[in-house]
Amino acid sequence: MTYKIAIADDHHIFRAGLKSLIDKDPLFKVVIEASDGEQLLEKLKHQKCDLALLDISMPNRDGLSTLLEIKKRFPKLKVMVLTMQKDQEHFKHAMKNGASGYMLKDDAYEQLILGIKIVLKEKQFISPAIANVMTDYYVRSLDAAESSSLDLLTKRELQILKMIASGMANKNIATRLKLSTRTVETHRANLSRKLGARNTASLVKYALSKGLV
Amino acid sequence: MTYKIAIADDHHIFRAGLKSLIDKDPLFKVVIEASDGEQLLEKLKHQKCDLALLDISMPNRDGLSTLLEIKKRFPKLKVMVLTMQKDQEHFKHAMKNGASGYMLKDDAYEQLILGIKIVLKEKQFISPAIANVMTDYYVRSLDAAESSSLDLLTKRELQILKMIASGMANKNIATRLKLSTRTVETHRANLSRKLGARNTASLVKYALSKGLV
DNA sequence: CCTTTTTTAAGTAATTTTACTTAGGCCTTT
DNA sequence: AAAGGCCTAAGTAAAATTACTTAAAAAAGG
Repeated sequence: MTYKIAIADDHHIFRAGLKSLIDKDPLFKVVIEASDGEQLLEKLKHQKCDLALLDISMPNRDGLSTLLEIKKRFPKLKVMVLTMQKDQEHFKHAMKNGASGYMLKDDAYEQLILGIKIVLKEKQFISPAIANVMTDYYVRSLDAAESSSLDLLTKRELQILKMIASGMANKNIATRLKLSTRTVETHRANLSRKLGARNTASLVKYALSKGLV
Repeated sequence: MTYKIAIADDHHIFRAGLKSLIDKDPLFKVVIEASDGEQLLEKLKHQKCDLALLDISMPNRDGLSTLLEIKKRFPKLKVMVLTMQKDQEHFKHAMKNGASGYMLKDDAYEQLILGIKIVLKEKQFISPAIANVMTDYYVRSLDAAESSSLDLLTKRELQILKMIASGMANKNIATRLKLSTRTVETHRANLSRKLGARNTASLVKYALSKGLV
């Protein structure tokens, strides 16, 4: 059984080359070629497909808007975004709007074929190049908690800071930790001093920025 | 030119199978097999390699600790972690400790070969399966700002919420906006009511979670 | 033009947080 | 054993926030 593929991209030569590459694999057949999103949607009415390869920047209707419309009208059709855009914003929008995969035009050909196969198995496939961008962001953000100026806080202070940041009042914290309210106040004062915060808001802001809570 | 590969994994059969698969590709040759991290480090002294495939859970010295040691002693040696562990923690640690790639044992074989090739080109390769976990986290966290219940706040309330969240006291806000302190208090009270927050901490937490500030 | 919502403001009281200081007991390091 | 840091706790007073209510001017929307 062969899978039916649609290609939407405004550059003719790119489309032709891609089609030739994909058709090499006996598992796939390109049955739709479209030069913009509007055209793709029109052709999809008459020709069923399993997966669409969608460029982002296209005239008439761009890829992201097309993606949204596809997911509304043909929810079963998998969409693999295939673009030069490697920034957060485009990637984020694509994934939010229901893309099953996101690949870059300068990824390896084998990568694309593999990605298509994976996506057709109801899975997601993200280009490793994009994954790298994410990795940085991800590791950094998961990490913030452990690092930096939190070192100068004691265990107790850190614990109390977390509780403050999660919205607990001194009194609740005292009860929970079986301490006097005054002790919690002392800790809070020390926290404010150490972190240069004048009030609760600053403390919470700090704590959240470091990824506590 | 063929690349020299090291394998460290405590299961003999897995190692043998992997070696046979990799050696199929004329580009690669497995020159080291080790059943734990300590053994790998020992063998690396006598045999230069380009890339090591490293399992995480091994006796004597686990993969992550081995990774750290490798990066200290043989910084040029690429390390691809190859494990069953698909959780955040292991992945994060691996990437922090200098891994060039992270693949799952149930990824496709072609995927692994591709990953190795990419890593040897000084790039990172993250298993798409892991990328998916990241994607969720990533999209969710980049996203919070745009969505939801901020709709029910008025312009003024939103403005004041931002100022509160940035650490300003009511009095400062009043001065800045040329309002009475009491007015700001009213807005704050309404914010607390609308957002179900009992205190400043909760307000700030909410504001930051939505990406204001 | 009329209705609804928003913004402004304040009364009263209770509660909480800040600010600064002091201090004993405990644990760790030298 | 002494020194230093940490956790505990409290005194005192000023300042700020919370809670609930009322209300008028202004703006927005139909």
